[in-house]
Amino acid sequence: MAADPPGFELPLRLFLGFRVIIDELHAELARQGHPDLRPMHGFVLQAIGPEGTTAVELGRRLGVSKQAAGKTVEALERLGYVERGSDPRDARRKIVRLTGRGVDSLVRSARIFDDLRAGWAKTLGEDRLRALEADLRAVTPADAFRLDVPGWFGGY
Amino acid sequence: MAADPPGFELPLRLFLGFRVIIDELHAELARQGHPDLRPMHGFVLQAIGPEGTTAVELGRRLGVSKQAAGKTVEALERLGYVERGSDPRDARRKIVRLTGRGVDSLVRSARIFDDLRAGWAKTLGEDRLRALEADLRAVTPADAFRLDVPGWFGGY
DNA sequence: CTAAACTCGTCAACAAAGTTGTCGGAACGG
DNA sequence: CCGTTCCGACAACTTTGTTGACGAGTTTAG
Repeated sequence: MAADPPGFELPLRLFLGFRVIIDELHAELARQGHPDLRPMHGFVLQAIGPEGTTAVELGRRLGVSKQAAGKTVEALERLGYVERGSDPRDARRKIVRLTGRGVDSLVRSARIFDDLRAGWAKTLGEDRLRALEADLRAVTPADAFRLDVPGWFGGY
Repeated sequence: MAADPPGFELPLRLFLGFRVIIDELHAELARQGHPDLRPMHGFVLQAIGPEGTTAVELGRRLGVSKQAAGKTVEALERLGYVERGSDPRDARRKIVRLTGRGVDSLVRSARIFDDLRAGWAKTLGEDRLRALEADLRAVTPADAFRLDVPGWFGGY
């Protein structure tokens, strides 16, 4: 009988799968008028949500400091995906909101993700893809996504 | 019948799976005497290999510039995982080699990865884990690992 | 055999994203 | 009403990446 695959292949494949999807998403997003969006930005825009949020709250959701969240918002503002306004009910808060362009990128992303999933379903079969998703759900936390990838990966 | 899961869940789970494994690997590595190793370092040490290599070649393998590879080597050298020597047959080249400590970290990593995989096998069953690995192989390139994650994810 | 072309490592300048620490203004609560 | 807490901003720094330039060593073409 065959030996077990070496343990290091699993994380490699997981990451490669993630990267393949994200790369294809952004290639398609670039074709659809969003060439400046980086992988991280999609997660940030998602974390901001339709209601808008503040830098501190955003930092909490993403698992990074409020300063880091502030810098990212600044970059996204330069690109035209979010805008900052003041809260009439609390002069301390500045609310970050998605612009029309920001919402558009999110809507397109959702459709592209669905298309990419359909591509996997065609290769693997819907049944096995569902099994794969179920298995991954069984071994990963339900937790929110952490955005501190550069620091996490690269090290501090 | 149930609707398809939204497409964005798949990449999320893939990344979460990757992150769970890598986090557990490094927690265990820290317990076993390697608290300073960061996720990236393991891939770099693996890319250096038992034969050693040069900064330029390392950069090629990792998909980053030779300067970036050189800086990473420098950091790994400070931590005692690699050492640099000269090539008697080509005075331009400086060969980066693993130290005993570097090799030790790789050996331990391999065993920990196997243990973590065994944990997944216990949760999912060996059959489904093998199916998961086979499916991931079917949808990911056979390519080498790219180390430019911070830049890739964060954006340039 | 020499001269051009390429390769390797390093230095310098810069960008992006993260960290901690500090601080002033605004809101809240005893 | 005054102290505490919360928010946003600024500053200084670290890490890791990027180009561009350059000197030294090796290869190759003429």
